[in-house]
Amino acid sequence: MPVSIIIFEDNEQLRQSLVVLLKSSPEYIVLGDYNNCLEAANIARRSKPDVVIMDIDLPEKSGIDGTRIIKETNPNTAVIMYTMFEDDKKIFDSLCAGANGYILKITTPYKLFDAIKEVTEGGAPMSPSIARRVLQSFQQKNMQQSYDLSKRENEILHLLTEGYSIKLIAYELKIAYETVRSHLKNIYSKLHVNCGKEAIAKVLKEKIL
Amino acid sequence: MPVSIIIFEDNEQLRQSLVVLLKSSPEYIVLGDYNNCLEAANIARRSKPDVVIMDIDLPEKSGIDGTRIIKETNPNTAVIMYTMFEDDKKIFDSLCAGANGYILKITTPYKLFDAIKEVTEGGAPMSPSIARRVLQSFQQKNMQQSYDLSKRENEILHLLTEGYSIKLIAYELKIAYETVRSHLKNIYSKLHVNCGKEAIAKVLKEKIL
DNA sequence: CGACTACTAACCCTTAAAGGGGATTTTATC
DNA sequence: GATAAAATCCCCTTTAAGGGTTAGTAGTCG
Repeated sequence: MPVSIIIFEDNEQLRQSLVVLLKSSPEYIVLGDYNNCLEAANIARRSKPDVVIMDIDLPEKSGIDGTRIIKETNPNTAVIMYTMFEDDKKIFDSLCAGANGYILKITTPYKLFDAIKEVTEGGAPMSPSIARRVLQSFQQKNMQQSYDLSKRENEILHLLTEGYSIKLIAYELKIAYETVRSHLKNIYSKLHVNCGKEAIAKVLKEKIL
Repeated sequence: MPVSIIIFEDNEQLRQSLVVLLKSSPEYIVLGDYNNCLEAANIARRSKPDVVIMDIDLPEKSGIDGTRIIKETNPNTAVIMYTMFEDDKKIFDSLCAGANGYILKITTPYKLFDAIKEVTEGGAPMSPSIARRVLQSFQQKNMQQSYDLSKRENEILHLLTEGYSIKLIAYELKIAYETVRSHLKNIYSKLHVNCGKEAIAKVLKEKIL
């Protein structure tokens, strides 16, 4: 059964080259090609493509917004970002929007064919430099040190992020309630926050990504 | 220039098969093979391999610990996890420990060869089902649904995780303080938590992983 | 030794948040 | 048009938390 594909790409030549290339193989059926994704919702609803190839830098509405719309309308459609950009924000916004793959245009179009194959098998095709960046986002957990917290402060902050109340922290560490409060005051001051909720939010947000 | 490789795998037959396979190609040099990673630090320091193939379920010290040690000792060594496990915790612990790839043993050993090639090019080879899970960790629209929060409740919970106080949330949404409190009561009840700090901790922890 | 930091602890006062009620209005949905 | 769900608002009471301040002890370092 051939793979049905829709292309969103505002560069006319590139888009038509892709269409011709894909049509030359019986494995693919191109259901449509567009130079913007203003109608992405309707297109996805009507065509239900297996795969969408999506440029990011589109006029009016970005390919990232388009991706979000398509995945909301039709979660089973796999979206492959196909773009020149490799800055972190575009990568992570795309993936958060639900993209299933991220291929750079500097690679040959044949890599795009591999990506289509991989994505239909449930994979997540990514250009090597993109995949490396994605992995790196799992590996940054060095923030505690940069705020120069003492051992005890780290301990208390950790319990705080587990949802412990001050009273519970005191009990857990076998120190007085007021001592915990003293530490918390110092922690808040070092983290430049004003309360425990902000501290928790800051720590958990910076730990991962 | 051939790729130098070290293997950690406690299944004798599998390990020796891999050694034989890799030695049959001039592209690879096997610097060593071990059935545990107790000496991982020394091995990495002495051999400085380009690539390590790492099983997870090793006796004494897990392959995840081994990966952490190797990456600390020798960050330029690429570590490929080669394992039967595909549960989320092992995947994410491995990646956080610094693994550069994650290949399932159910795939043929030839996929492992592709992975070695890809990882030496700076990529992040992953079996399709693993790559899909990694992507999912960026997406997380399951929380909102699974706890069945209303639109307003989601909005308020989001502001709460930004560190906003109840008063600020009320001001931001142009509704009364008591209204925000009503929503928060419902949110706490739905999330099975007792206060805002726990709610923030729960939301931010579950969003990623 | 004195200066410094981390850890500990306590005090007062104020504000924020939670827990428990109840009530009204809006908005979908059938 | 009835019903249910969501959103809105208000009361009172208790508890948790934050801000400010002070202070003793232990260990480190020049």
